[in-house]
Amino acid sequence: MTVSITDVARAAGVSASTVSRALRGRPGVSEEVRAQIAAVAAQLGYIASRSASSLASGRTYTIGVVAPYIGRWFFGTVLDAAEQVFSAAGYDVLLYNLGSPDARKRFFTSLPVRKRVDAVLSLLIPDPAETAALRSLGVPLAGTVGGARDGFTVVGIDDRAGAESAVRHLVNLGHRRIGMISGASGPLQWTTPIDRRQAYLDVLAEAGIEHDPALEADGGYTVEGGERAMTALLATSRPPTAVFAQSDEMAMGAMRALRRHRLTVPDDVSVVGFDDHELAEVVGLTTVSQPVAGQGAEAARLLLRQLDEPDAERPADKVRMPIRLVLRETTAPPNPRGPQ
Amino acid sequence: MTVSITDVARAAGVSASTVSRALRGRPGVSEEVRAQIAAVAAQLGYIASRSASSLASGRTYTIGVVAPYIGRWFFGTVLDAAEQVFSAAGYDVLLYNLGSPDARKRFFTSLPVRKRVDAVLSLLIPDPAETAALRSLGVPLAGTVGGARDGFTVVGIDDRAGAESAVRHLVNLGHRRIGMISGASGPLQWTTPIDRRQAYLDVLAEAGIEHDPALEADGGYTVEGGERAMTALLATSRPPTAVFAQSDEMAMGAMRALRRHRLTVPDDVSVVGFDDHELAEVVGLTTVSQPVAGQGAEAARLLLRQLDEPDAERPADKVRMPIRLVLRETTAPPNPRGPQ
DNA sequence: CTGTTAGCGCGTTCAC
DNA sequence: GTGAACGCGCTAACAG
Repeated sequence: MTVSITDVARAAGVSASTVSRALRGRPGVSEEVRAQIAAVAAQLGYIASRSASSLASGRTYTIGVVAPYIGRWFFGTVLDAAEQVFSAAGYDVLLYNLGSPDARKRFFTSLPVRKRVDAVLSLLIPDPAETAALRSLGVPLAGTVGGARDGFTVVGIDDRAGAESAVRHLVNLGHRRIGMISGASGPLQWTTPIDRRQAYLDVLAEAGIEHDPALEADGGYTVEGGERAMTALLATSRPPTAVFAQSDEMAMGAMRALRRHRLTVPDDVSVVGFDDHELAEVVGLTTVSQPVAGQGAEAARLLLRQLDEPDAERPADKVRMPIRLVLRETTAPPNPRGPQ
Repeated sequence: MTVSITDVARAAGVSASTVSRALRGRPGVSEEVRAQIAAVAAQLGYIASRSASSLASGRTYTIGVVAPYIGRWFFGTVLDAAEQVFSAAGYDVLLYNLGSPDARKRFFTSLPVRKRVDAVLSLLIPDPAETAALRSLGVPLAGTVGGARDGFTVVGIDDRAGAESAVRHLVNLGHRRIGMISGASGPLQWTTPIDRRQAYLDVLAEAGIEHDPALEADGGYTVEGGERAMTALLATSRPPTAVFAQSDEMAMGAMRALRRHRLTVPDDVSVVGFDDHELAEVVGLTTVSQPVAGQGAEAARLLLRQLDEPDAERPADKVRMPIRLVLRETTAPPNPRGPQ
């Protein structure tokens, strides 16, 4: 039924080893035999079985991609870009969607990628224990989003600089009561929310603004979370006149909450996001732009390079992509009549 | 270095086949031996090689998922849901992102999933030739989005009914010049845009409104495309007072174009979308809601069922999920002073 | 219940 | 330049 290498060998009147050599472009086969074998193989519709070939050679031509929340714009976009790079290079992608703690645990305990992939790309840098598990696979590792990790090539941005530019923008407009919507309580342990928060604290301090813990709320990196967080901030005794949301999705949730409270953006409250979501321009959101697809593609390329040149020195542990503040319509000086 | 089944067998003082049986929960192993083997395997950190196991058994415990544009909200969400179902059932997912014609061609000519997957889920029903290629794999097939295909279990919605409810809503509000932004020119051949367009034509006819081809524009299912399409519609001699966009992303693009033209939604122009994108509520978009994650999960479940009960009759060729019109703030009666 | 014997389909030595 | 033999790690069929 399914045609194997011996079928091709028989049909071409050669041995299986010659077919193997010919089809993979290895030396030691005369050009005419090679051409003839290629023709026969094409005609028979022969395709080498990956299982058999990786069992024999140890190479799988498959990359394991570990991603949290593929459905979110950010990770979906990173994944899309990375997959394109991999498949263009002839690699297949084994996808592991590790959003829930359950799925995460299942993955890291059974490690289904073992002996199945040539390398692993993690779209969110895993915690130390998980990192160790991945390292035990003995394959090249790369990642996006998060701090540096031993054994990992990570592509990211300068989160502190990005967040600083956002908060500083609000300070420069004259805001003094600046709230922050963060994603601190996520199930995952990563440095991004920490770095962005530190930048927020630093800029406030540098501007001589006293930090008010009541002005911080958790939005869990979702639209709904952002909405809840903003609602909570508005319920405080002295609501902020401006808000820095650690992601555009949370910023959009905040905008929804504000609208529901009949507050106008930016007249009553200014909002800055982070990411430059594809719909940020639609809602006129001022935000910190970062190359999202670019990070996925770059991480994929760096991983492939390690595969191609195993002896070459590992790329720098941490590659930084450029960011920039994009001014749109959700930020303005504070309203002299006050937020209410 | 890497521990194999014989290592476990030796350490446990049994044969390799017993280890295999024990670890996979097959009958014919005493409970105490099974427990002892499990302990030894765990202690050694043994995990069966998928390549070897699928080579020997023919089963791969892997599902091939073919998706266009993973980065888009719709497909990302469908993929996310499907992956969760698969991985919860112990299956891995091989992802093929077939957005570009190039990637598509590469995939369907070399068919890298051959001998590598137990089943295939296509998030967008492929064209007839591609369908035939998939059928040649000889594995169960399922899909979302698109018309019925022989050999395919497809989960979808009633596109005509959905589009009809959207356009009829505009008609009922009193609109007579109703534009449509479609996604006709995509590289893919699928029935969705055709069905939605037909519904648009039907409702116009039923309302006694003459169809004006100048009121149709292509938005390619993207935000930018929607913006361009709306801009084109506004440039016509008699612009529409309402627009039906075949996707929320195009609707949001249209809203951006309107805002740039200093036109107000819905006072100057009403807009209806399709999908109920996660951000539709943020921008107050009236739209046709469909269970996006639900379709992915359902298609995945139907596929798994075929795998579990190969002899059972195939599920209905076409499963229809419910839809409903969600009224928000982008639609209103036409402005008596006219659109300009 | 358990061990032995054969492959699964291919890549990789070796010989020639 | 080409073929024969072996092994990758595992599962399945057959003995016992």
